[in-house]
Amino acid sequence: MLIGEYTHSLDTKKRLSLPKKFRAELGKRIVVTRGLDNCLFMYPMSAWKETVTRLKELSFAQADTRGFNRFILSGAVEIDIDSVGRILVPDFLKEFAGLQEKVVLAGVSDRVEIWDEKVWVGYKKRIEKQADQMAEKLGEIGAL
Amino acid sequence: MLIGEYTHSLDTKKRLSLPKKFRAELGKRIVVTRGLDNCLFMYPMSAWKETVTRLKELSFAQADTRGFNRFILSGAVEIDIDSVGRILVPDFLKEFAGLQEKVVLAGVSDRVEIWDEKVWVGYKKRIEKQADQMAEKLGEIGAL
DNA sequence: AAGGTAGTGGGAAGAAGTGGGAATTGAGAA
DNA sequence: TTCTCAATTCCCACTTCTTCCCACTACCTT
Repeated sequence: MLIGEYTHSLDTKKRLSLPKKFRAELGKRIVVTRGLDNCLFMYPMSAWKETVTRLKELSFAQADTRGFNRFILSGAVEIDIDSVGRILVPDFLKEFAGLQEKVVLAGVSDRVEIWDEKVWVGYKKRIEKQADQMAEKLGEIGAL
Repeated sequence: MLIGEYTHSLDTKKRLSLPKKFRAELGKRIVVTRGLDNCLFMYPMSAWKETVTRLKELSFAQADTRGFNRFILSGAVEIDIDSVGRILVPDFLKEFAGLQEKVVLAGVSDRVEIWDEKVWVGYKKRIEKQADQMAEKLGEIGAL
């Protein structure tokens, strides 16, 4: 179970340390891809393979499916974790997520999300404002 | 699994380096053909044969299918990879895809797509704007 | 306080990508 | 046929980026 939030730094060589707590579950080799809301998704190989299997079931003739496949697949990279637990973030992913020096790694159950710190802080603020209202709603439906 | 995005340059002799990460899977000899959305498709020989098989299975009688087959098959060329991992792009394919100096190679599972960089950037922008619909699709296939 | 560990940084060797010249091939003209 | 010119192929060399390795610092634990 990947949970918790860690702030690490992306060095000048585009290397990013993974939190020790994530390493066991992620394994020796991971997949990073474009995510939603301007962040990156990081999967253990096993979770990634399941995603690809499902993608292949989609038709290749339809334009929106082609775009979808391109978005996910061309945006994905298999990355080895180095001897001290770091990955190398490819340029196009770094750019996509707008990563600066400070980067947030957030565990979200079966994947880890990679955010630029400033983007993350802004996003969290927006979410937290909605949290109270959300809690009320959840309370109303008896979920809490 | 061919995935990831790489920007290389097409030199004055129309030579194009293939990313190191693709070479093992592509083998010594590949097939390049006209693709969809103004790019070229590049297949390892094995994947190409499968693609041809699938095309043959499409209804033979329909005029639009015949046209599609001609489009794909007549534009196909077998190309050897040279000693340093480059291919030679034939004029008619270069022209078809509007390739300038900067070229993007995008892995999409079983094939590599070859795009002119500017066209790719434009296409990607359009696709990324549709991220919300993407999210729904991701949900449908259980990727999220 | 000392030892260990996680995260960070940098130097050096090697590899990948790129460019250009030389050799070879092929077509066309004399 | 033979010569010439152009185009393709092969090979070598340069440059930049990546990768590997080692070292440092800060923090946590004992």
